[in-house]
Amino acid sequence: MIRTHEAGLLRREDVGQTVTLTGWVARRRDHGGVAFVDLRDGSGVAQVVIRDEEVARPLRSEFCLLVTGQVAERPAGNANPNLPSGDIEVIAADVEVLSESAPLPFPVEEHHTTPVSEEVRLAYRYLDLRRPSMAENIRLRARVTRIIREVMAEHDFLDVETPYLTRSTPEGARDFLVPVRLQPGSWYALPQSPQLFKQLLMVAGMERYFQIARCFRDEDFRSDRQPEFSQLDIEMSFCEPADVQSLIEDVLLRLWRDVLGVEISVPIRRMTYDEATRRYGIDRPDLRFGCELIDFTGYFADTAFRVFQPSGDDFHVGAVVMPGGAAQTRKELDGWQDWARSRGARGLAYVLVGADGQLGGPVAKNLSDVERAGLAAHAGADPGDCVFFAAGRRSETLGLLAAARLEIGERCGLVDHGAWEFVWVVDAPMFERVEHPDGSAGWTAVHHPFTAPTDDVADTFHERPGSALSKAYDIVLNGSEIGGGSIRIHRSEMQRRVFEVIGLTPDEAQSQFGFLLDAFAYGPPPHGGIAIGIDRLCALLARADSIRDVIAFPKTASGADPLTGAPTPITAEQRAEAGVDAVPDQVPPRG
RNA sequence: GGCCCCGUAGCGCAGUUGGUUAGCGCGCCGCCCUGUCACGGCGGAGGUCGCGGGUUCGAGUCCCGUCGGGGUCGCCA
Repeated sequence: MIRTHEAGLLRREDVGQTVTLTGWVARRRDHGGVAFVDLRDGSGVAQVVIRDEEVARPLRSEFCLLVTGQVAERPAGNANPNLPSGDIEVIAADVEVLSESAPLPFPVEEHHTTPVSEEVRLAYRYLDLRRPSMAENIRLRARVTRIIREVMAEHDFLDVETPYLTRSTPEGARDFLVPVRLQPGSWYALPQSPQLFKQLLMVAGMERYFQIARCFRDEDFRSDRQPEFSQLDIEMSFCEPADVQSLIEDVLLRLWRDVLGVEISVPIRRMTYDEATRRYGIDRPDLRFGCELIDFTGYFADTAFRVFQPSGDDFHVGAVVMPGGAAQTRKELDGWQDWARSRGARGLAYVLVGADGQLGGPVAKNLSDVERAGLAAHAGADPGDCVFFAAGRRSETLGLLAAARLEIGERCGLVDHGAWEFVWVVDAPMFERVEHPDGSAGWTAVHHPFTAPTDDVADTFHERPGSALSKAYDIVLNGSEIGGGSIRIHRSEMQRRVFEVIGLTPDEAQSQFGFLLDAFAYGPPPHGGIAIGIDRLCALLARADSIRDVIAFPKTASGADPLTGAPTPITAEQRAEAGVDAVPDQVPPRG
C-alpha cells in the first residue's frame, strides 16, 4: 500500500518537507512552461506545480496520480484564499500516472458548473461521488451511523440482525417478492421493517435491541422515499414512552453535536396529535415559523354564504393568514387557485384586508356586515394581509391549509432555514375510519395493529374506536417525520380486540401473525420501540434536497438504476429454475 | 393510476407567428503565453432536435401516441 500525505491537510508548517500524494486531477492550468495541477483526494485539494512540460503535457482531468515533491510557500501575492492550504504548494519532483481518465461525461469539478441531471449523475455515480459535496455527504452518513452505534452501545443495546428473506404479511405497503428455487411457487418477501422480529426478540429476553436495518417497500417514489431505505430500529422491554424518547433525544443530541457542532436542547418539546392538527393542520408540523391555522367553523356556523355553510358532520372552515398578502396582484391570487386545484381542491377562497381595514376580494361581498366586521380580528390579520379560507371535510380542509401555510412560509421568507425545530407528536388516534372500495366503512390502525392504547382506554377502546388514543410517538424535525414508534400490546386479550376492530378475523390474524401471537402466549414482557429513518435524517443534516444525495447508489423514480441497468428481464431458464410460474393450490397457513 | 414541468452537441441551455446551412457558454482537440488559481489569446472537431406517426410546399417549433427524467396527489399498517 502506498502511504501518502493528505493533500487537503498540508499546512505552512510542512514547508520544506518532501511529501508523497495520491489523488485525482481536479483541474489543470498552464502558463508558459509551468503547469498547475489541482490534486484532489478525500481530504481536500493541493496545488502541484510541474515545471517539466513533457511530464505535464499528457495530464488530463481525473487522471489518478502519485506525486512526490517538496512543500513550498507560494510566491508573494499568489496565495489562493479559497483553499485551506492556499498559501502553499507542492513542487513536483516526480509524477507517476497511476491511471488515465477518458474525457468526462459531466464536470466533476464543482464551483464553476451548473447542475447535472439526476439520470446522468446516477449513470456515472462513481464520478458523481468524487465531487466534494457528494463525497462529504457520504462521509457524513458514515459519521452518523458510527455515532448511532456508539450511543446505542453506551446504553447497552444489543445489535441483532434479522432476516431479509422472510414471510409476506398483507398489512401495509406492497412487498418485494423473491422466488424460492427449492419450493417452486413459494416466495419470500423482503421485510418492510423488522417489526415482528424485534418484538419476538423481546419475548426472547433481549431486553434492549437495535439494528441499522434495510427496509423494502414497493410503493411509488418521492424525493424523500426510495424502495429500499435504512432505519435505526429499536425495541426495549419494561419501558414507557419517555424511556424511548429520552434515548432518542440522546442520539439526536450527540448527532447534532458531533456532526454539526450544534447544541440542541433536550428534552424535546411534546405536542399532542390533536394540537398539531388543530394548529398546523398536519401531524408533522414545521415549527420554524408561526402562521398557525385559525378555526372559522363556529364563526360561520350561521352564515348565508353557501361555501362556508355546514354540510355533513365532519365539516370544517379554516383559515391561514399570509402577511402582506393583500398586495398580491390578481395574477398571483389566481395562481393560488391553480396551486390549490393542482392539489385536488376546488380552490382557495381569500379575503384581502385593506390598509384601512376594509375587506376586499370576491368572498367579502358574500359576507354579512357582522361577519366582515369581526373577520380580521378573528383571523389575527393586520391591514395589508391576505386571509386564505378552505371549507369542507375536516381532514381535507386542514390538509390544504397546512400545505398553504408551508407555501406562505417559503414565499414570505418566514422560515428560518438555520433553525432545527424538533417536536414529539404524541397521543395519535389508534384507529381512523376507512372506506372500502365496495362502499362499506371500517377502521384501520393509524400506526400498526400492535400499538397499545393509552391506559385510560385500555379496556374500553374497542367500544369507541374513533376516540381511542394510542401510546405512539413520532419525532418530527422541521416538518419532516424522521421517526415513529409506540408501546406495543403484550396482552393477548387486548390484541384480539384490536384485530376485531380492524376487521381481522381470528383465522386471518392467526394465518398472518400466528407466529407472533403464539410467542405472546409465553410470558411476553411489556415492550416498545421506535424506528428512525436514517436517509431522511442524513438528508436533513447534510441539508440535501433529496435523500438520493445521501445514498451512494440510489434509484430513479421508476425504480431503475441507470448505473447497473437494474431491474432487467430474466431468461426463460431463470424463470423455470426459480419456479416463478409455479402456482400452489392455496396459500398455506404459517409453518 | 391521476396531474404538472422537462427532453436540442459530452454537460448546462437558447431557438420568435412553422421558413435558408440549428446557435451560445463550459468541456474536448491543436497552437501560443514564465505564477496560474472560474487564467488569457487564436484555431478546430462535435447534432437521428428522446422515439414513432400525422398535418404542411416545408416541423426542433403544431397535433396524436410512446419512452425517459424530475415533482406532486393517490399510495407509503
